[in-house]
Amino acid sequence: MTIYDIAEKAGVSASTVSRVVNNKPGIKPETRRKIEALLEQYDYTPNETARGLVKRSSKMIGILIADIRYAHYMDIAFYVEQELSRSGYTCLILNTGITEEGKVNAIRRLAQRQIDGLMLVGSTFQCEAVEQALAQNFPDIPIAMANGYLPLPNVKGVLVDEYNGVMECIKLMQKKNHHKIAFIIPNTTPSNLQKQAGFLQAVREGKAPECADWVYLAPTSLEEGYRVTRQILSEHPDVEGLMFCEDEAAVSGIRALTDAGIQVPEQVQVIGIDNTRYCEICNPKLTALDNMMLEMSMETSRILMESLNGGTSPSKIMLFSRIIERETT
Amino acid sequence: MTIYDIAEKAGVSASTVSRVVNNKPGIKPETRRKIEALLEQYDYTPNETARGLVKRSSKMIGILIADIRYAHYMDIAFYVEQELSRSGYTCLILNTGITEEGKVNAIRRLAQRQIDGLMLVGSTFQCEAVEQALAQNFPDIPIAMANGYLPLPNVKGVLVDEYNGVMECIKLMQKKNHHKIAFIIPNTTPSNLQKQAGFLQAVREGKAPECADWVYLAPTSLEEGYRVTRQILSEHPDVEGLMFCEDEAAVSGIRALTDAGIQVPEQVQVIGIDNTRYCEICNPKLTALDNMMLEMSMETSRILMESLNGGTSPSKIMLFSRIIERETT
DNA sequence: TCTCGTTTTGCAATCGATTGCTAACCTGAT
DNA sequence: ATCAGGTTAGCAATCGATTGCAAAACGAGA
Repeated sequence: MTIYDIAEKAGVSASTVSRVVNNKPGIKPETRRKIEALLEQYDYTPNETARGLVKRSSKMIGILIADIRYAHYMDIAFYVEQELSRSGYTCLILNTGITEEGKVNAIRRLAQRQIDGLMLVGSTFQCEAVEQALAQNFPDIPIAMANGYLPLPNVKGVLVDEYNGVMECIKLMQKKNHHKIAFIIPNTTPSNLQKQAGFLQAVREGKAPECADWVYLAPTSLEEGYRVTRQILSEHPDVEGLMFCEDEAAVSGIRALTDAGIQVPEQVQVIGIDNTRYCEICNPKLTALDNMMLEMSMETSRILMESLNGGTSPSKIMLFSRIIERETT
Repeated sequence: MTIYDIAEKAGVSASTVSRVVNNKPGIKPETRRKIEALLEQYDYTPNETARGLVKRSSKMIGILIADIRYAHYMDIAFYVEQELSRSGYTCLILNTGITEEGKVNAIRRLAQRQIDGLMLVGSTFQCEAVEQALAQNFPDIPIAMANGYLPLPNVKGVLVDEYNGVMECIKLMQKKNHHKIAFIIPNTTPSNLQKQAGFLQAVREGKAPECADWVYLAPTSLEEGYRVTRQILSEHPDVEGLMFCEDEAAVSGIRALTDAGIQVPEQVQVIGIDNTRYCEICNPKLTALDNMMLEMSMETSRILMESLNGGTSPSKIMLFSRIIERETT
């Protein structure tokens, strides 16, 4: 059912039908009613492809996520999709992987599709290569970044103050007289480097500044969390606290500790970051730094919507994280 | 950069450029090289919207999921997106919610977008309303269902034999002399009703047929899992096994049991379904029925791809689940 | 009844590609 | 030099909408 079919049945031209469909003025009420009846009767829905061609907009939003399986990102994807679809947008979700190549490729693929807006989820997008690719392929459309920022005129970013967040976590452990703390980072995204800086600052100001060297790398996974915890235990049997940059490794870190007969939190405290559902599932329940993913989702989709509607908002929004104390501290 | 811009710079017509872009024959090698150089130089990428209009295909696949946050579905979404994007397809992922209205709406929204194929994830799509909406809006394009099936000529489905899977689970507990078993179902999707049938069958054949009445409803969530477990304990203090239809509730069921001072698995065994990562995180680790989500994802995207390429495959594929024994049985 | 000003409507171009058909161009053979 | 035959390239229509501009229809006042 095209606009022409309807036009023919109504005995008018396609332009008239188009105007009715789009609720434009200047149509005789009677004609409008007649066409509306036909539209209803034949269950007409406009072809968004054709419409997109002339309007140079597609009512589609691209969402780039390194890996949607990471529980944390998934919530953002879900929320954003809900929010945007309410305004008639459809979401193109692409998993880019973590390589720069993957990310740039995804951007190029989206460039073919007249998207109206773009959302980047995760700080891994905060890099030179992505910045260039965006400047080249999307100089005009609104772009919103969740947990990241790039200095381009059309980019807005929502960030969490993880530096201070992690610092507070370390201080929490120190307050309970645990000073020998190891820091476990899954990778060196800008966001994680911020966290590390917070850790270093707190530890240097504390009573066991030698811990500044206790930085370990363990990719996000249960296996790695277990492995790195055992490694830390063997290298520093006197460790009193583990600060993980995400929950998944933290959760199996707890398991590694209890398996080794170590009391949590009496002997070793554990804190994760993200405050995912894993925290409530493990035993003892994991204390975690909540980095405000829900708020971030809301803010990010809000500023994206705002930009899409031509509104203005600050190009950088900072949220503050908070510690959710459970049973591991 | 459009095909016309390139044509002008090359001093040829747009048709010629189009033929080069699409690698069609009948172009003088010299001309082809010249145009290819220009294409490269100006970083031309075809406008998929325009292309979609004339080709009546968009290289887009719709993916309908009730709620992507459910860990289980997320893996499917991830895998399918990966697989399809490799063949140049872009995925439109919509969260439909669980209401029929939401599902039908999502279908109508996709109908505006010339999608080339459709994937439905989850057995909730196996219902009258969806069947009708599909028949009306997508009578032609290939449709693949993960964990579901509808008797339409263009629909293929991949299913898991959950009936026998659950039956085996119950038998596993019975073998260890636990006969008084409660069954917890999050909702009454076709898939869950299958599971329930398996439970009833096993229990009626067993030594405590009165358990056929021990069927409880608890939506997927940690809170509900905890709540329903306490309820079961109070109504049937002699319970010896809990069979959950998914892992999330199961995991907090374990917690409720240990909180109540009950030994798992010595006094009460627990089994979940889905075999998500939660199983490895809780303590003790959860025994679960693996319903082959990865295989299902692979099969579903495989049959969708096959249909897209005009190939044929059986319209119904059955997979067999298997039990992953851990520490709760 | 005629004119003028407003409403309504339609024509035709446009968005960026694809493609059947035709026209122009070569090449070599006569 | 001419012509048949195959190559190569361009014209123009098409996909399904939108929209500026002009034309038609209408209504009211003279």
